[in-house]
Amino acid sequence: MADLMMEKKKTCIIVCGPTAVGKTGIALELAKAFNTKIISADSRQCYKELNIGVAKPSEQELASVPHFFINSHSIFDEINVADFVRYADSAIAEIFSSHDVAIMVGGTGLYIDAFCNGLDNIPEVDPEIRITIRQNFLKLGIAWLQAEVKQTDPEYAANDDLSNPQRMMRALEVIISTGKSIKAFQTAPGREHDFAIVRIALELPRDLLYERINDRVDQMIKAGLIEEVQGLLQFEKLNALNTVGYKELFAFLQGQLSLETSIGLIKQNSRRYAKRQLTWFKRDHKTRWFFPDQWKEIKDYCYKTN
RNA sequence: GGUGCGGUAGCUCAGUCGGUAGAGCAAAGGACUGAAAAUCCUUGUGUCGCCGGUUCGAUCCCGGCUCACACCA
Repeated sequence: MADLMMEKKKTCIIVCGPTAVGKTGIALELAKAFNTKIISADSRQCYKELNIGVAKPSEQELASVPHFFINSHSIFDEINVADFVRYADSAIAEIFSSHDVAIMVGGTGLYIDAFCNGLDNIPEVDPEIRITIRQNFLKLGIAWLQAEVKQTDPEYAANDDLSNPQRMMRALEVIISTGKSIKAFQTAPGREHDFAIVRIALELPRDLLYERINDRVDQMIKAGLIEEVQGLLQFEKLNALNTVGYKELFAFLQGQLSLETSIGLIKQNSRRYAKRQLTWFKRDHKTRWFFPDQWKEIKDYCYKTN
């Protein structure tokens, strides 16, 4: 009994921040400092077929520290937040079976928040329903979706965005599948963990971050991104390939854009992505922000709170 | 040197029959619960090139200057 009471509390250190800010390097340092493993929270690096364009850690880096949710899935799998949470839960249990600290790092805000705070308990939706709704939307357009949502889920229609097809389709599939409005499930019950969570975020002055993003895109092109995308051309329609760096080069390879325009768009879309990430991460007030060159401060903060 | 056409938001341009101006793009801010690198929402003050003239009032009309482009020499 006394031993149990005295047992050191486990800690998950979460490193987030915009793309290209330097998360990978900090996470590797932390993993080495605490002699532990990393769970990636990145909705694209989990796909083994995507490499250069998603800025995966290098082979050497992956070999130096064990990683979860990197190269763990295929673009043919339909990975979503719920899959991530299940995967991360099992990964962290595995890490805590032999370590006191786990590192989670990534730029997918939704995944991180879902892991920390939990998802509402919405029953699984029949894939047939989902496919039918999607096909109808593609055929009949957003007006059909809006009419459908207003009729079947007035509660959603009254409170939520009627311009966002994705969210309307989700609301529709839930009410058709369960008979209840998605609003009825969105109770945000919260989530209890038997470990502590320390959240840190990395930032840089905006112009510097944008410069890094632009430079990294040029490096990706030099490293052979066009060839990588060429090899994936036939899978263009998969959700995993609705990804910055890939969709713009599909357009180039199909003759719709010049290479120069396409690369410019990758840079622009990456910058916009970074801005959305910052908006997301700024929302959590328990997150402590650092510049990526403050390694000493970061380490001290993680040791102190651990 | 001459002629023509221009100079208005970061960029491309519209416009005001004289009452100090607005689109697209860029950009910024925001939302976000099973597609999230996704999807969506909001936001437009700028010596209207410079100097002067006419006018109650000029970004608009007139004169000069200047810059850019085109053509002619």
